[in-house]
Amino acid sequence: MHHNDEHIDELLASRGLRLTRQRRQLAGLLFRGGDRHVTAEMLGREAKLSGFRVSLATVYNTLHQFTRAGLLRRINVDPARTWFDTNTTVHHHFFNTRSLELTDIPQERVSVDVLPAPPVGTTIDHVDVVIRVTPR
Amino acid sequence: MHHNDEHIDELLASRGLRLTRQRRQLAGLLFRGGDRHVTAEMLGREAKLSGFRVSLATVYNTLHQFTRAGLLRRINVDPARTWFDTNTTVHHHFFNTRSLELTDIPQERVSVDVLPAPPVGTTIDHVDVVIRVTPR
DNA sequence: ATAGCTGCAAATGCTTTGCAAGGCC
DNA sequence: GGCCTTGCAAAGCATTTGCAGCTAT
Repeated sequence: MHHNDEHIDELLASRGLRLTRQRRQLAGLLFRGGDRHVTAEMLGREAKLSGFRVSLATVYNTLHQFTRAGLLRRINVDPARTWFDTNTTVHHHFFNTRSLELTDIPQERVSVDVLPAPPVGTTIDHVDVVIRVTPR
Repeated sequence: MHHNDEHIDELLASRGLRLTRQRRQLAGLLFRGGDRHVTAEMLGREAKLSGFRVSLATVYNTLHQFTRAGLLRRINVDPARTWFDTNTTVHHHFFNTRSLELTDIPQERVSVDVLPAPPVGTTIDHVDVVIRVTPR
């Protein structure tokens, strides 16, 4: 799944998002190709390094808008900050609790049998599997 | 697993924790019996309601000390705050993203086949399964 | 034109820290 | 007595918010 600049515009437009400079630039960084895991601070820093002018508040807003639009997935794994994943398909993660590195579990080798019924009045939204690892 | 006051003292002592008033009182609330999910703020409020004088800083310290001592387990599920679980055995959770309620998955009806090898140089520490639910 | 965005700074909320005073062993 | 613990207030951080000025459509 690789996106060049026109594809980025189509992608945003197809989700009903206005084509602002900041969204295009951030989307360019995020969806350039390959799966990415980012935090707001990381993406802001990367934007700055690329010569883009974006405020951190806008980075946060944009990450949330993209998430609402289904382009990103939030990952709650790290107590100190929120991660966003460009891979929105069903998959799971390794989280290195020492280095704070987040990596995908390759080739979906995790199967979960979800036999239990959810609490009354609720429906299952999403199943998250996080395998916490530490350096040997 | 029910703990009366003497048991609480034994429990703390057995983990090398000094028997201070605050630890005894907080442990009394936590390990009174039955599994509990608490946040620092909840436990502090509960302590206050029970007439105990404890600062929030001490509640935080105590929760971390108990966690290090293996009496509690941290749960990263809620981006806004850290939950602690008195059930330290292997089990998983439902998290209601609307009400922020955290409940155990009854009778361990979740099986995870962890086929994937962890990233090189790391070992698996813990597998967390969180099933996010929303009101129907 | 106008509804939606952006940027800044300030505010928020959870959590940690520094340090003096107090308590356990 | 000596080391660990507590409490308070202040600091720290990630994140959100208010709002004035812009901008895409």
